[in-house]
Amino acid sequence: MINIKYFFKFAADILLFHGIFMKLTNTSEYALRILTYMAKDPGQLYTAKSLIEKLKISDKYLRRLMTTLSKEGFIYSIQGRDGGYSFKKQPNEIFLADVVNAVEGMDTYAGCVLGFEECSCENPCVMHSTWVKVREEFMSVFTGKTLSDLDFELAKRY
Amino acid sequence: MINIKYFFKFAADILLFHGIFMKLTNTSEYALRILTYMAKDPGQLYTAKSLIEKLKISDKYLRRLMTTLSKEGFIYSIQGRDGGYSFKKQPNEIFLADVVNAVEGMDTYAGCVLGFEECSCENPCVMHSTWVKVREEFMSVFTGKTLSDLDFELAKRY
DNA sequence: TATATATACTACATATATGTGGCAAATACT
DNA sequence: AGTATTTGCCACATATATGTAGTATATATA
Ligand code: SF4
Ligand code: SF4
Repeated sequence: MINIKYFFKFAADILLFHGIFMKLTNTSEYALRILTYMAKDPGQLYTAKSLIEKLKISDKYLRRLMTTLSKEGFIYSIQGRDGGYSFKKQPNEIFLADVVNAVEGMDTYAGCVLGFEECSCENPCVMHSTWVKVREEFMSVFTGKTLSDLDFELAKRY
Repeated sequence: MINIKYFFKFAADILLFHGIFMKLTNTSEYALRILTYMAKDPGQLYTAKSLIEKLKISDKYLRRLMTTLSKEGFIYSIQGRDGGYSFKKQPNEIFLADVVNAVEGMDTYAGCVLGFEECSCENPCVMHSTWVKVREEFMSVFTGKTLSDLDFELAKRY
């Protein structure tokens, strides 16, 4: 017999943790979605217009972001008629960490889960021992995976 | 022989991922720091003043947050002289997820890492297969650990 | 050179999170 | 009752992220 009250509590937790914390800023999301989408067919030249239509990202915001990604050296931008964007760095040389680092001010994120600036195993907060494993899993994905390591066969959306 | 350029790149990644993404909002941080600090000695009555001094959190912001935590049923608030806050729910009944859920609008977080609203294994994004494991580790900590499950012996800071 | 089609840039507009000031209300003590 | 101490509330101030408008610049083609 299922206790309805706790079922809903549990369901709410699942919904909550499906997203909470694990969600990047819009800007990082956009950057990753754009670059992973481009990485599916890395040789192509992509116009802002085509990316906007495909990825449903706000026009001017995407364009600004593309300029950032260009200045950061991930892509070329070709101005004028028949212009667009294509990879400068190879997708297998672009780590997920690099992308996020490029579009967000790294200095914004000085601390860990509980916001302390100077953290170490020698000066731990109360969550440290429970948190370390998650943090390392997380780090290994974002520092270890490149744009070309992702599962393009599986993906049904960008 | 160490390649200096890559050493610095690596160091930057470590710094980056020490914080990035894994950092909660200030509000959630505060809530967790306050409640974990109180959970170290759960029977005590804590004044806002003492919490502000100990945890270095902005006066009015902390007070507002305490009212929220009170309304959400985690703590009692006792007004007037000799007033303060103490636990209403037992710390071992308060999951980390509950705290974050209470102080942040859950509706803000509708999606997962790439921001999609309707996600499932049947409709995955390009990161899904690499991301699922991290997400589950993460979920198990926040839905599985209560305030009293944390390592109070180890902790040197709140 | 004129035109169509691109990206680049700057400034402003809006939304949200975070922080602050001032005063009201509650309670214990004298 | 009066005072000191404490929480509660509301409105505004500030910082940051996000989104929008308008214009300038670059390039291929006719
Ligand atoms: S979990 Fe560890 S690294 Fe993160 S804030 Fe706490 S002490 Fe610092
Ligand atoms: S990783 Fe999976 S659950 Fe997360 S956004 Fe991608 S498809 Fe959705």
